[in-house]
Amino acid sequence: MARRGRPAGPTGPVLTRGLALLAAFGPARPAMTLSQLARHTGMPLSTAHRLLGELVDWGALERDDAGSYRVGLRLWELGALAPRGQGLRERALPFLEDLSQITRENVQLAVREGTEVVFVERIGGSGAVPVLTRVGGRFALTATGVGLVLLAHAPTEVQEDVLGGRIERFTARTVTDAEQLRRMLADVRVNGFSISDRQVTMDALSVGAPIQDERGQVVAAVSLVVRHGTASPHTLSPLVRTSARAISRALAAGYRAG
Amino acid sequence: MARRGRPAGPTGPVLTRGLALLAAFGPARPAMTLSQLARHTGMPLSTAHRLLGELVDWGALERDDAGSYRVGLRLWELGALAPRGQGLRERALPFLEDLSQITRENVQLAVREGTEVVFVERIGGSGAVPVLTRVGGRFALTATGVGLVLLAHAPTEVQEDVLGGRIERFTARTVTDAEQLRRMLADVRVNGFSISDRQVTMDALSVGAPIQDERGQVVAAVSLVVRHGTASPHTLSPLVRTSARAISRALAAGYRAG
DNA sequence: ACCGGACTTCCGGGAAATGGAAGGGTTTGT
DNA sequence: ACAAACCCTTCCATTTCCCGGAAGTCCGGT
Repeated sequence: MARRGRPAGPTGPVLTRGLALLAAFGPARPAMTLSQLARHTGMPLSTAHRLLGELVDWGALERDDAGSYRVGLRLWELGALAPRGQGLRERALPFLEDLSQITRENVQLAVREGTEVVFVERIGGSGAVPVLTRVGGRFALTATGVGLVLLAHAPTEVQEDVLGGRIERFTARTVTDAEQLRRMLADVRVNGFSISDRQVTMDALSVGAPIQDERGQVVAAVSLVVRHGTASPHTLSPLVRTSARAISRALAAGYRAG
Repeated sequence: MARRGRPAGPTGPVLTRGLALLAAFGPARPAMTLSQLARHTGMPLSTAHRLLGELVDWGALERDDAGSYRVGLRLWELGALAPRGQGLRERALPFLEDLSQITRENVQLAVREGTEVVFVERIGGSGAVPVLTRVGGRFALTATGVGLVLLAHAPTEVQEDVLGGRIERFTARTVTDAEQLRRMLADVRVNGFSISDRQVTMDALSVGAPIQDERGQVVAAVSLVVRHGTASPHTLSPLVRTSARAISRALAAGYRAG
């Protein structure tokens, strides 16, 4: 006998399931087929198919020649309106380019989202140390220069959450002891800059500084990433701090203007 | 007697209604309150409230201090995965910067979405002519340098759709005659570049050239925007064309590599 | 020709979405 | 000081619209 109709059982809010399909995309998986998406979200093929159809009609997703789903231009347009994404990026870019041209090193701009760092911009590239990060990518708060700055100025609740949980190790020098990290964060608050010495890769060192909004809240962080042994953190920190302050001022001016 | 419950009447797919809320955002309205969103989408306050709650929980939207809704970082992260958005942008950026530094003029990068141009990048700024466009913004295909290039290489169906419809006028020199535009598009295909002479504003002129993917399909366009009278289109076109070709090659190389 | 895999369409039952009403908070005007 | 106007949030009885198994289609491989 042909079983038809919904076979009972809670499914969850509809919009949330649609968003779950979008959430399946990431730097590691920028393009996926129907079956891959259904597998990742755990929904039946026909359900995924119908929801994906709606997302494509709207322009959130596009299908390439092979039939795979990719993120659509419409979603990029929306993303460009995010104040902490493109907005921050555009205001800070001239200053980041200055810093990159003066030092000839990698410059990174990042914000905190929950208990992770999200990289908003990364320039410098060619001659400098290769870095693991990617624009739009995420990383642990505990290891990078930008991460330490953002963690040091995060709400206590977030700090406890991060320090209380498992702290990921990347190299032999990654600090994974909660007490030692607590002391480092205190230093960051006192000094106004952070140092991550070979905590992410053994050949790189980064120095970060906080960017504040017009009310003094830390909303982002800049960092310089250099090859280990090239320069001392203490010659880099004034440059990074100066740049961070210039960006802070530009943000405040922007708020007043528009 | 207290009327309770859904009062009947077709409403439309749920996911679509959620997306309609996102669609209300745009360059002109980057932040909106609950009531504004409800008004724009035509849905009841309580419905908008519930759907917005889901979108905020997921991270698509964020609420600022005033309680207004803004586009969230999560959506920006997703947008960064769009091949025709951030992907194109990042590959092309070095070449655009070269072109901008050599000419000291505005450089624009754009793609076609339906019957409009979407600007993906715009650099040069300081000393150059102020331009109306914005990264992530849209414009008519018929007036700008990039638009003429993209229209000239669009499917016949799209061309007929645009030329058959109402052609928007921006200045006294905007070409709004379909036959004249058809001749201009033929020239663009023959010459390999487009000229928009004071068609958008009376003080600016732009020269555009096509960017092709590895199969020779025109997927984007670059343009130089200069003050009228500063330089002749024919001295600019070799620069723009060379830059466009370099970007085309970089795209093809990128496809082969990753 | 047969098989395995991926994609698309169909449609009846019932879970999940809907939106009027009520309540609380804040600002504006008299 | 009071009221009026506005905005936001929560509640819940009533259906509507979504769900997903099954069947159909279209590949490329053996």
